[in-house]
Amino acid sequence: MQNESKLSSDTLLFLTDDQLRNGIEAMFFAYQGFIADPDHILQEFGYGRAHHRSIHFIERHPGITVTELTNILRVSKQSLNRVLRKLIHDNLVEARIGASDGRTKHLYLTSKGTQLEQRLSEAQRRRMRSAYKAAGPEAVAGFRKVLEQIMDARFQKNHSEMQ
Amino acid sequence: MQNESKLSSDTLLFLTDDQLRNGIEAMFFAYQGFIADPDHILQEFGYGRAHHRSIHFIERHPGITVTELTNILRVSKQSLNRVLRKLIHDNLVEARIGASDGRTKHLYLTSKGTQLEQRLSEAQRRRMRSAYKAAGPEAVAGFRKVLEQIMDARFQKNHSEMQ
DNA sequence: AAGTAACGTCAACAATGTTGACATATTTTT
DNA sequence: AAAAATATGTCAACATTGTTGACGTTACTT
Repeated sequence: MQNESKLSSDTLLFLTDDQLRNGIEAMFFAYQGFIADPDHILQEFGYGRAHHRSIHFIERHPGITVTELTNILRVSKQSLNRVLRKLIHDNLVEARIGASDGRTKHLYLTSKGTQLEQRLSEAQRRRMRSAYKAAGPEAVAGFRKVLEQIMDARFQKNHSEMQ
Repeated sequence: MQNESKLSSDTLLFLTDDQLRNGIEAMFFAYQGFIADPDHILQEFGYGRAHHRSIHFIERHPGITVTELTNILRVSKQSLNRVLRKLIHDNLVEARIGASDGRTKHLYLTSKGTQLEQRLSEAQRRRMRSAYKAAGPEAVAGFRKVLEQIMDARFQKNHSEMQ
């Protein structure tokens, strides 16, 4: 009985408003750290986070169209257009007009774009790798599990198929 | 021997570049979801994320000074000033001049500010609560553990003492 | 008391979000 | 096949939120 009460208390403990608020803050600070390293690199080149996001997802989905990319990033096509224009102008991204649909453009990283992507990704991976190592495999499994739940359902699992 | 190899493989598996990239993407999508609900509420009132962040931390640290808040949010005092000016004008925040140091201003939520904070926090907590429930207590422990590692060291633990 | 530093404000500008108007290509309807 | 409707992407104008520089006020140092 005492055991049961203890168990119930434990399983509910992390659902108090204060614990939830701590989790919210942890998420905020972790995200700050998560973007800090790429931000420094981007500054060197005169790019911002928006450029990083585009570069990241073009690397992950070569040939992705502009509209598909706006659906992933949740920004307007006009906002994305401004970012892509610069990346294309600087020869980090190549846009090929769709063969079957002439309205669309398919996006690819150039070798120069791949190079920057590698550098940004490596910085971000280094921090994640170090965090994972310090926290241990079980913590990482839990981390991923909770992240999957926090994101909107249509992005859960199979990130490669999201749209 | 085989066991050892298996173990080694398991503990290293989550450190492959591809696994790390998946973690990075999960973090990105989770953060998207994390801010989605408050964003909708804020829009109703004509506020943005910057206002939410200020309101959140003023609630957590009543009497916090402007400079302290810039250190938490990692933005310039000028940027924060613009946001605070509106919150003060709209009577969500009260700024009291420091008793011992007349240069500083100490920030407090008004009842109107507390009301909005509650609404924003409740929306965000609802999502976290639901994610925590679905993932389970052990996953939550791991989640928090990894988040602590990702954030910059000076924000780790004791979020109430950060500066 | 004088000089230096810290805190906060105002102005100007940059990055990135929004919506509206539009040209072009595709698809649907007739 | 022609006309209408829809989808894609671009340009322009504007809002939010980041930056730096200049400055007034208050506090601290010497």
